[in-house]
Amino acid sequence: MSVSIYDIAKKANLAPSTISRALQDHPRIGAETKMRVRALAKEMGYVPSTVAKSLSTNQTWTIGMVVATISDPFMGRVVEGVEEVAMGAGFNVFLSTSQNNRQREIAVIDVLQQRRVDGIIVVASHLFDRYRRYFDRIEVPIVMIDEQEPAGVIHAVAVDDLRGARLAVEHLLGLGHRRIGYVGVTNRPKSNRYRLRGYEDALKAAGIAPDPRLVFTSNIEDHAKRGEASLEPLWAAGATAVFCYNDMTAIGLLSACYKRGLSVPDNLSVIGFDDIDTAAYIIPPLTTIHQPRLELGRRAMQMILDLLAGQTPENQLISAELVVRQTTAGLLPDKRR
Amino acid sequence: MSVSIYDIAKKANLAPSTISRALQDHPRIGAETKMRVRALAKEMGYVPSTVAKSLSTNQTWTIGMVVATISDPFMGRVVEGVEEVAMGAGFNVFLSTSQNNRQREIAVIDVLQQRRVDGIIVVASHLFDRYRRYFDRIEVPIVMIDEQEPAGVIHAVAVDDLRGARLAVEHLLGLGHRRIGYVGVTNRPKSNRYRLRGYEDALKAAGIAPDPRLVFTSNIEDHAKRGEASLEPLWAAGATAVFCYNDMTAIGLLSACYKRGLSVPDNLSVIGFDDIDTAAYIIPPLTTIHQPRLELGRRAMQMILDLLAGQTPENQLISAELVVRQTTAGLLPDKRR
DNA sequence: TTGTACGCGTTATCAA
DNA sequence: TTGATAACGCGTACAA
Repeated sequence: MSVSIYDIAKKANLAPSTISRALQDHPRIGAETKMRVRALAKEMGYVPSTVAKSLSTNQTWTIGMVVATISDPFMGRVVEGVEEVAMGAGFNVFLSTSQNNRQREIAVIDVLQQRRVDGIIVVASHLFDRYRRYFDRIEVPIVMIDEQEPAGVIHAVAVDDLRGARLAVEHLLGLGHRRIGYVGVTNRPKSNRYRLRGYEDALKAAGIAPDPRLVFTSNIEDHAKRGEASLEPLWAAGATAVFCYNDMTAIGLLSACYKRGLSVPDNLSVIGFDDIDTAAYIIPPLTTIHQPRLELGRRAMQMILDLLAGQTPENQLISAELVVRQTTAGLLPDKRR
Repeated sequence: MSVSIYDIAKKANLAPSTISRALQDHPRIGAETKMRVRALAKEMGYVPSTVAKSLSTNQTWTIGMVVATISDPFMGRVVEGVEEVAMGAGFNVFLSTSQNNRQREIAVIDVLQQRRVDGIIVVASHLFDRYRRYFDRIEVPIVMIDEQEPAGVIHAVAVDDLRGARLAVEHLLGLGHRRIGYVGVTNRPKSNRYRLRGYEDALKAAGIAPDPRLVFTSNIEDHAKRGEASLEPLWAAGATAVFCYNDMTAIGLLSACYKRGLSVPDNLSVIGFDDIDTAAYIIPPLTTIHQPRLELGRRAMQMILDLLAGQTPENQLISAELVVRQTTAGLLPDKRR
């Protein structure tokens, strides 16, 4: 075992509680003993046990974060934002993955409760829709990222997918496109629904009836592969522009265009969603909808902190922004084929 | 507070220790009481406290992982690999970032010790070189990822940077290139040194004297930006091919070529390192050195498990592989300019 | 200012 | 098979 305050107490001929006080910034302690104890502690290689502290104070200074997968370029910065303010506040974060699996998400959240985390942050939960009651029973503060319609005890910070999608499609519309495709995803039902709706809303507002043949949805897990697979059907359906669920999907689509000898944006305009780090470096640079990912993470953690402080923070819906780069251009009808 | 085994004991008219046994798969417990207690526990909404268990057993079923930054596309899969086998073995992982800062890495490792993690995994440590003794004092098992020359009590799993770099440069050499550039990085001193050495070794083996003007190193943090910045000096130095520290750097370089109207690979061959997910989708698809990132994480965590089981696992040096795609091609002297 | 004693929720060692 | 009781390492109310 490692050295405890008891060991120090013995060596210093003091009571354990005195050691405890000396090590904290407790007011009721002599300046001299404080010094002496601290020196002794360092000398003995004392490392305070957060575990014991947690048991006695009923606080773990720990939060749990559950994401579908970490290797999604979208997640990296979100996690980073969380970690940044968590560490700043003296918290550590348990990172776990749900792999887009409901049972696993439940299991993971269960484990976090056993670990007595002080708060939980869930990104793109697969549970919220169907198991709303499940969350009501959980006692620790929960903040969801990507939940646009929180209800009950759930707190959330999200980017406005609906408006973001509208922005994207309106941009395409403004360029003169009328046959605009959408590449969706099934394993992110929530945000996919909103982005699809935003796409449809924008079309309708422009007096265009949505054409089902222009919507490509598949259960291919890999975003890029799905993007690749979408080219043929969409192109066959006469699309002149495509709005993709996210940047990786767009990148896959771009790659398919390249292989097929189609020029972007001359033959086809492509717009993504997320604005991942590589988006600006893709060739040609990707036009996309920017999500403040770092900020998303920061605010979620800040919300946990507020909740812990007894406040009742308001849910936040951050707006996304259009970033025009070079994969979208005006419609040139003659360039098709 | 939540319900404890004491609460259950009271309600069941049993001793707390009996409850404890009933909840575990303890042999010395009646089948009937076991059932009864478990049912009661579920009914009362009992959630076992890992904190208390940890204090009593001196095991936290927790490991700490420290990385420079999570938003590096290289890290994602490594973390995923760790998390995967950790979860499989009933462990949770604390993820923390060092931001390429020595002091912070020390602070982070310190906190992990206070939390009594059962093991620590450090990716690309900035400490190992100078503070070797620091690690000798740490009692929990430590496994380093990316440490090619582990020493002392340090265990490690790494990809062979030296050979990987040689592979890359030999590929370029085989294509007929003689003036090959290298884009390095300062904030990853370790692997950068190995890759640079591999680059030089390959050149020397081919009878080419390394030319300092062909080595571009800068302290620009952002990999892609650094790649972009490298084009002018390298091109001016007459490079016909460039080996980049990693894929993001290569992507930045590609982007700069595109903006400048240079064609890859016709005017310049480019090769990266890592084989990140987007590498295959970049235009043109990036030739690179493949690192088995998921495997790196898995093996590191497995090593921790072995260490915990009292075994003495051997350090592992995994070999990297060349993946030829379309950013490298034979030298065509006339195409320069 | 310092010491005593107890609680936090478990596991583990003895007895019964 | 079950029950009492001591640990685990720390914070803290209360007493000295």
